[in-house]
Amino acid sequence: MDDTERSPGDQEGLQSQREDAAPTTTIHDVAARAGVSIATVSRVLNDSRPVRPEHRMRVLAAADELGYSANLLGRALRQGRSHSIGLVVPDLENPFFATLAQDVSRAFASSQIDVYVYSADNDLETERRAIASFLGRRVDGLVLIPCDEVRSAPSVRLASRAVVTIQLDRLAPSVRTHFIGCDNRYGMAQIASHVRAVVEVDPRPIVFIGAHPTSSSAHERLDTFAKAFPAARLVLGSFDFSFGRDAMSQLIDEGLKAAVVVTDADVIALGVIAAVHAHGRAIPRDYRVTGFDGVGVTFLAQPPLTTVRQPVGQMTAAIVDIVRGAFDGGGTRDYVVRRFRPSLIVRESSPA
Amino acid sequence: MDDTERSPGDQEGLQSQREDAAPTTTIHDVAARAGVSIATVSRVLNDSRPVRPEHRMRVLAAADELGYSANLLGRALRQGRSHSIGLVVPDLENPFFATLAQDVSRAFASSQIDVYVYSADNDLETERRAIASFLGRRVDGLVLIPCDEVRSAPSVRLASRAVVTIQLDRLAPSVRTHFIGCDNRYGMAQIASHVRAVVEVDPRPIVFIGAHPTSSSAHERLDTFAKAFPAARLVLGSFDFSFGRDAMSQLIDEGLKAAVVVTDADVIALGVIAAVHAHGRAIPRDYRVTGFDGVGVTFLAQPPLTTVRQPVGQMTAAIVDIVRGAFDGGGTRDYVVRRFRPSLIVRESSPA
DNA sequence: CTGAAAGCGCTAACAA
DNA sequence: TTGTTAGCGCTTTCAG
Repeated sequence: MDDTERSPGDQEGLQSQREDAAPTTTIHDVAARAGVSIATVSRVLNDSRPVRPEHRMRVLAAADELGYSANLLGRALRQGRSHSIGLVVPDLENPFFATLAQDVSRAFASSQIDVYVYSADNDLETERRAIASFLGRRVDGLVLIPCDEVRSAPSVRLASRAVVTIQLDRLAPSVRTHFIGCDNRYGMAQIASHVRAVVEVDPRPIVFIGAHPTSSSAHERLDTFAKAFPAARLVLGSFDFSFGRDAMSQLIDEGLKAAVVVTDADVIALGVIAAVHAHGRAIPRDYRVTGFDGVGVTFLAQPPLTTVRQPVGQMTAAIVDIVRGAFDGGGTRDYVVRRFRPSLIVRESSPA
Repeated sequence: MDDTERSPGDQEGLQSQREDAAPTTTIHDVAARAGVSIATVSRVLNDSRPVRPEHRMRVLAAADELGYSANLLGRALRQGRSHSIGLVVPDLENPFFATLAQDVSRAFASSQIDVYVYSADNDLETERRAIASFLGRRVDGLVLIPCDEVRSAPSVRLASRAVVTIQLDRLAPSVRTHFIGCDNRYGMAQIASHVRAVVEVDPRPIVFIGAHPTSSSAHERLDTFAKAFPAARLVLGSFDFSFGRDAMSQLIDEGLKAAVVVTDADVIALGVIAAVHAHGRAIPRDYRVTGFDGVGVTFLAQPPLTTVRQPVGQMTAAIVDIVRGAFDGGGTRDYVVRRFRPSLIVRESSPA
């Protein structure tokens, strides 16, 4: 265990006894108390059918007095739907996914649909389990950010056969589902032309620090970059801060004095920036740095990060539309595939 | 809608038709195919009782061929437990909560318990809904980070009466539940002595930029600070980056030339740092800055942030223990209340 | 407008 | 070791 996390002096204590668990009240209790049948109670509570006003009052009163709240398992089992959707993210520590999760949640807040978030912890088996558990609980829809372009496919396919499934941000292309994401090639092309313009007047080596192309987004971004700059050095790792820091640190140690450092995620860029500062070098004087995503943490960078921003608001709105459509329209429909164009934001980490 | 988010050129398209939804297979289908009763199928799948090996094989084969997976709603309804817990966080964009969510998820990954995360979006009504929906779905436990020290109490109480409930990080003190958090007073006292030592040799005004004391953590931190420095200026807002930036920006505009800026969260400190840089001033030369939490984003700060680190690993382990204990021990037990001591980490944003 | 009753899918008691 | 059956809590026909 990490030594810095030890805290021998933590206060510890036990408080009073647990109150006895309240017996769960069911629709039968309410019915009995109101002097009506359980059917009437159900009708009042869902107002699914007209009920004599007097009965309605009595039911409402009884439910209130007993502190009744419906068992959603019973309801879901009967109805075959759960009024909920599942969102499986690779990782909640990545602020881009955290923001996506927050925004998806918020987008559904006004509807009757609960959004549950499950972190796959960047692990295929955990991802499989997350999807299976959501399906087993009969969610009405699934929004997935697949960990791996290829190896997540079986789980995604399983989902797609059972329920409205939307792949978000990342795509396992072998499975037909809805897809909402960003036009990564366009975004990286924007970065590339920025870089090209920049080295024109101020020549320096170009390096790419990004994630291994095992997710579709990393794949597309890397691909576009490599086509634009075939001679550039590529350093590949994972979508997190410490990879960016370590990779950049090593490049500097190896003697890289100046460069344009292109990354494929803001978190990586933030790591790069930290490494540059740790080595006492300056941005953009010695190293120019660009990010990708433009969400949340971008604002934290010092200096402010040149990046490409994904229109998250539009993306989540599109998701709501699809889910709504699946509920209303219901039947056989076409798959929605939308790639929103991100927009280049030039800031001080790599000025024009 | 934010103009920067428009992307008129986004690609849009519809793909092939949805494959017909596979009919959900039940335990009956498996039983029929294997030529046994549904009870035997259940017993094999849960191995809850010995089953003749030959039958076991046939059941497994049938389940596999049919792609059967159990309906967890039926199981949960029958068993009265769902093998899941709910985690309600105020906000997923706050990296501290996101990290907490990630760590809690990871801590339960090795158990049979699924962790579902619900964002309350810093809204009391959404928080109430999150708790009610988890209870309605009969989660076996609830981990809550209450939005508000006082106004979250009714929802927390509701939870505590139905299910093992653990308040995490923030406490609604009027409700008796388990509590896992950090010793905020101790942590802020650490900061205070650091600040005191610092101004001794290098006198400058002390200001506090932190959240309104509506959550217990903000309350305790502010309280401790205010007792230590009764004359210090207090600027109060919310636990987010933009509040920190705006507050600091205004202080600088008002003419604050130098200061020790104490915050009660790293996210706020990051905002403060951004504002300082935006005004062309330097840290720690002009302004010293301290944070609180020491999780995730701390590393992003430039210069590295002096802060107080919460032992998140220990905290999540304690949560697992409580939940496990509640399942095994079951009956009436005392409440666990633990406040882990955070540890001061002195870095360049306010060196010793 | 209302109640009786069926049944969603599952597990567990009970009987064989 | 196995099958039959009751029933978890709910909604929704179907009769009245």
